[in-house]
Amino acid sequence: MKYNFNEIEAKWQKYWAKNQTFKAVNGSEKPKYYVLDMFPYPSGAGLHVGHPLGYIASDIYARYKRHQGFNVLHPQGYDSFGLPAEQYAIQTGQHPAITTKDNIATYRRQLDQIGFSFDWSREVRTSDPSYYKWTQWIFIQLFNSWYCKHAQKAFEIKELITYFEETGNGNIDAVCDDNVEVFTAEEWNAYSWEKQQDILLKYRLTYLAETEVNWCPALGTVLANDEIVNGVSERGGHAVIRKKMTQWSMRISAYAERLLQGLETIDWTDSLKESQRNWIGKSVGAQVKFKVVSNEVKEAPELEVFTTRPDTIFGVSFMTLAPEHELVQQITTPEQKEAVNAYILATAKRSERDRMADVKTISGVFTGAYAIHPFTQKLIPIWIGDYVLAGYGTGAVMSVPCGDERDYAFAKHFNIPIINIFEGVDISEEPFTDKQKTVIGNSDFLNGMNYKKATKRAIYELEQIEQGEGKTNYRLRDAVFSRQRYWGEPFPVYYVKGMPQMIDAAHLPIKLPEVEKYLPTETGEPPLGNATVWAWDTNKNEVVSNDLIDNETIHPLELNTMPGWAGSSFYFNRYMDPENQNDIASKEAMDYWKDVDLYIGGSEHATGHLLYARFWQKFLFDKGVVPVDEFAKKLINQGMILGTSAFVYKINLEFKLIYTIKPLPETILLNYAQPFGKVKEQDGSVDSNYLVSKSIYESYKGTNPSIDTLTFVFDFNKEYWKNRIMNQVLENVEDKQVLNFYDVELELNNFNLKPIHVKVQYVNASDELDIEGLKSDREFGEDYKDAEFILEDGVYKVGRDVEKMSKSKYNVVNPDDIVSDYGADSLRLYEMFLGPLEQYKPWNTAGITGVHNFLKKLWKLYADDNGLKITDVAPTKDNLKTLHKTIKKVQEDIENFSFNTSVSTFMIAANELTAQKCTSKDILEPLLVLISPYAPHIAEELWSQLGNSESISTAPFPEFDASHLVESSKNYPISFNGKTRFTMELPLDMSKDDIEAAVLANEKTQEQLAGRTPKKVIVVPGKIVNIVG
RNA sequence: GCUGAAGUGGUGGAAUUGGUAGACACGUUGGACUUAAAAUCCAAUGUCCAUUAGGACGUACGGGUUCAAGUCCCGUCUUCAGUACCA
Repeated sequence: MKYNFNEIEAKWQKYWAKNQTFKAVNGSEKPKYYVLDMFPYPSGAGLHVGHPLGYIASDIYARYKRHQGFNVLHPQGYDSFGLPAEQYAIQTGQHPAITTKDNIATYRRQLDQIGFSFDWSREVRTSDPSYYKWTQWIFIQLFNSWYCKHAQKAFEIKELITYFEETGNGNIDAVCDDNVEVFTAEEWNAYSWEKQQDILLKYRLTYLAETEVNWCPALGTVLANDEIVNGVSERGGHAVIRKKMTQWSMRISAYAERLLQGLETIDWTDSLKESQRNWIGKSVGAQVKFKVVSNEVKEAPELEVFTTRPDTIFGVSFMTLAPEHELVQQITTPEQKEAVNAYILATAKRSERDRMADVKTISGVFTGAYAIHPFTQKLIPIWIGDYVLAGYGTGAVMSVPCGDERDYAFAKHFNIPIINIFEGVDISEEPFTDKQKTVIGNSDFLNGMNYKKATKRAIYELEQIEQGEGKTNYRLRDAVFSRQRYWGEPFPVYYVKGMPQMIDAAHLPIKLPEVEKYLPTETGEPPLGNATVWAWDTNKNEVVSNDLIDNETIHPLELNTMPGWAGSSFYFNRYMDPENQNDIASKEAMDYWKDVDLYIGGSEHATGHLLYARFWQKFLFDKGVVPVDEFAKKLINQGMILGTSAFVYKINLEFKLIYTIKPLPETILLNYAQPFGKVKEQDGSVDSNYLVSKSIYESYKGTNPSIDTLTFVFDFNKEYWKNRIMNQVLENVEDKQVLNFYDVELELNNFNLKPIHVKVQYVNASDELDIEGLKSDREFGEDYKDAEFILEDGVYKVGRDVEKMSKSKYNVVNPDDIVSDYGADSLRLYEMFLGPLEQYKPWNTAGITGVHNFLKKLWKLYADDNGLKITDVAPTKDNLKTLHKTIKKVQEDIENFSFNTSVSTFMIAANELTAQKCTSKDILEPLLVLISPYAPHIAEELWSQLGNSESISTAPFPEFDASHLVESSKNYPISFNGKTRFTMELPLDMSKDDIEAAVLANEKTQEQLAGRTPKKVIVVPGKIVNIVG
């Protein structure tokens, strides 16, 4: 009986599919456990070995939990709306739905052959109307909701309307736009319908607003902040400009505080939580109003600033406004007007990127105006400076140079006085920014107070004189929710008199219309503008032809679509009950599954998907749709698998031909106006077609060898090259006869070795290149057919380097190849064996023989050429010790997500049991359950060979019995001054004194001491003996 | 700059609360089997010195705590990731 992995794996994959082995049951008696992977975008390239890493880890965990008796939900699906399919559609005209369907089929085939225990009956696809019906439904709920700051919760917009009708908006504590006017109930009721709708938009949790967006002309769409990297689009690297557009936005800022607080309740990685905290960017402080004195304005305006240090209010020596601040034009004095305008112009010209890159240059201009200090009544000069950002806080700062780095630098640069308000601190060289050690002085009623007390008091005093109040600011901005794309969820929105209206949820889904072209229209509208059947009939409640639009009963539909993160923000809830027609999932299903127990995915989603999904979850929780307000208890980021690229090294030669010319006939003399005997140089550059092996590359790289040493590198024929280059020169001369070379010398002008990527498939475990394989490659064979490979020790060694896996680097390894050569179990084990899950690590196919050999060895423990070798013989002490040692370690490892070390543990177990010649069923049967989560196919096969008729997947995990690991003696390391010199076998129950006596009596101890008397003997029973002296 | 993670043989990586550094693999070398190759099995494999016995040095670098430090403390350097004047 041989280990025929291909046969076994196909057999069990078929068995699992047929028997629905991994189907999760809603409402089982068993405790639930929900293991989720971030679902993939099905790209056209298919999977490479890096993609399944997280899926293998989560699969091991899911299978382990089944052995532990849990009812495990482990679903998979596709985030199938997205740009690549649309771009492909633009290029080829093929409908993205078809591309997507094909890609999904490839993904499914690839995933299936790795043997995942997914419950495929629950698969979701975000681009499926039966799924995006719910994305649209949630959008409608958001539109119909507002957020009450007081209750910290979302409520129905109807309640808000009632409130407006009865009391106006004067006392409402709601999250809304900054520019909402105050109105009474009478005023509200008198407003036109349009006006009311317009006001309500300022309160809705998703709203339409003119926003400055990141417009990418090349992609024809708006990008979210996190879709821009270094000022260019993340996808494609195109330029991005700021542009005003009417867009749907999500009022995520309403949830800023809860998103921040919620982080305390979830077990996510610290680095991820930290990124979210930074992104939310909470700062607590005060909003302070300063009166402005200005000759230019009759009624003195007020300048509002936000500060986190109200305790330092007596240290204010100037104010700084962002150049874009609206007060700037009002308050600037005529004398300063010119300078101020010049400065504003200069900063406006500087691009966003310049401003970011150039942080050190201090610039600013005095406006000529002054503000009045609320307590001292002293005049404070008002400056403008581009270190103050218009978009944060109020766009204005009270500058306290003694306590802030930038204010200090600004004050020093412009010679503005610096007031010291800290007791016992020297600020002549640098500001004092340590809040904790702060003792305020020189500050009237704040004197002697620490940061905390002074802050509280300052806010209190400001409130008394009505010139300020405590305030918390967040950096988190509302999220733009419109995309000018075809392949995304359509909005369930039509427009009446320019005002957005929601389609009744009963008529969902609103399906994507067919279009001829997937590009924006000629008038610059999004691709849906190409649709001819894209109007809403409010009588029939269906989508009808645009020709029928009468703006009475038939209205135009929204042309934007939703962004990529819409569909992924609640999918984890849909898996709980994916077929449900009436709800995202039934209440029973949600109450049973509640939340994700373990979520595995990449850290690149830290501030995108993972923040938006938390936001929607909290909203749905407020609406009573979901039972918990955090969707994932624990989250692990898997690292990336990198490729190990392979290089060959091509010699590039640049020759210099030095020749002396005889006198030439007159016609030519014009061209070669050189006297007889003059040396002329002619360069010749040659692509050599010689490829050198790695060590030759290393010894010649960067050197400048002479032409004669080249012969040592390879079979270099100087005469041949000389002639070749001379012919090259001659080709440039019209009449060949007239040229007579008198003396010619060839020299090497430049020599370099160029590394070239080659396909990693042609490299073996010893980094040797399969030259014949490369030459017969379908894609690149031509390039190398005539190449001369210069070997070292009879072989060609390639250079290696770790890089991101990518097609262009020819280091992509396809799991299909690995599965057919070594099997899915080997692939699964090897991906885990590579190293810790969260770490970035290189893939090197050569190493897979290690785990593959282990599986073969494991198989041999159970079966040989004569069939099964298992017996009912009682296990030996050693057998039991090996088994229980393994149980303990593997269980600990799985629970700590340390999958790499358990693979080692299995190897050790197999090595030991082989050495022990173990055939005992009592040992080998439980061992299979231990291995089953990692290598499920071989485990199922041997399990059934042992006579089990049920799948191994729900067999109970073996119980650890510590009694088998109890030892009677220990091989003590005996060290002298901390250095281990020898070991000694001693009973574990021996007393400290007896151990000391036994060790000192040993002749080796005496040898080591060489007559010296030990000063001290440290005995740690069961661990070590250390002799000092 | 700030935040977070990391730095151990030729390579991937092990090492519980400080207690025999380098488990387990890959690679390399030698050997067995074979006409040969593959496969398989056995042995060696951190560096240096030494014929051996043995010794010295070794976890990025420099200090420190300790009987004992990869592990704890202080400082420095490097790499990767995130972030960008947030008042």
